[in-house]
Amino acid sequence: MPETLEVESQAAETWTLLRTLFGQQRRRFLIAASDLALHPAQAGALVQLASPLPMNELAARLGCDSSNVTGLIDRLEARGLVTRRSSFHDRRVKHVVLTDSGQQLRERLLERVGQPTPGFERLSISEQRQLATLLRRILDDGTAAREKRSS
Amino acid sequence: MPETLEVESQAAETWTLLRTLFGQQRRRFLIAASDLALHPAQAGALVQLASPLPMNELAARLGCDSSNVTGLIDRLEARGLVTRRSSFHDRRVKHVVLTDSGQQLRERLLERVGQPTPGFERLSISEQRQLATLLRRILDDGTAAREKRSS
DNA sequence: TATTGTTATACTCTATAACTATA
DNA sequence: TATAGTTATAGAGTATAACAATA
Repeated sequence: MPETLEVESQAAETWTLLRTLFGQQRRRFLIAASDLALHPAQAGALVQLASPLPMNELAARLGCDSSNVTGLIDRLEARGLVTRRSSFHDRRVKHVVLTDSGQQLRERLLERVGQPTPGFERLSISEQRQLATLLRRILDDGTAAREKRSS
Repeated sequence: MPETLEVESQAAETWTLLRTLFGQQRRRFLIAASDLALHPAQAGALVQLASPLPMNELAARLGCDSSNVTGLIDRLEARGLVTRRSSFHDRRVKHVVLTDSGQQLRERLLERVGQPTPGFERLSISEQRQLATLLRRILDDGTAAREKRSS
């Protein structure tokens, strides 16, 4: 088998396995959100709010238009889960902040989706380390390379 | 550090990396769907329809109620992307089948989300194989173990 | 002028419950 | 009696375009 073909088929196979895991995790997420009376988008917003975020940034992370975030946050605010806080530096910007109640709900959500998927425990510590190393290589945003180029 | 703590923190770290990759892939998916004028749920349905599926099964895979799938498929059908085909064996069951047009759109979608995420190519073939092996251990549904127990 | 967030609009998604047809 | 799919309903998500306030 020519090397380029081998590269492609191995990549395809591995990526399919990852996508299977994605799908499994997505279903876990939807069930957890439903159990906590959250719509998927609301649950997604809660997950992102580890620290306060501008509406802007939240929209980017959720992959949707910022006009949606207005209504999304309106409803979370009506339920007492978040508040809006205007920025001192730029009065156009509003930061979304979790309330205590929102913090608690976020933790309950993360207890479920933040925990490794069932099956993960079959990996030994050294296998988990191996996996982490591989994932970091995929996720590496190339900061070092950019720094090198700009110098 | 006690071993149980070490296991937990290594697992937490590795799982966080996987979740980062999930989030990245989710955003890729949403952008691809939007570019093809598909709502996320419609795109999700198309991805599942590698082969015809009962409405039932589709709802399970999408993690939503089957009443939603009725409307979802109605709209895809109105756009000529799928058809309903009654089952011979059980006349209650309807299979959702892609039309040629639906097949083509599905392929365009998979060209984008079915391809490995940017950064994946940084792994060598042997690293990709390593990753595949680790993922298979996580995903293994324990068929062998069950067969062993039932014997 | 450009950017942040909001509003208005139209359409789609989502869960629940009640319903029909079939098993 | 149970199951597959549909319908009705109410509330939420989504993109687009137009708008106000601020930079």
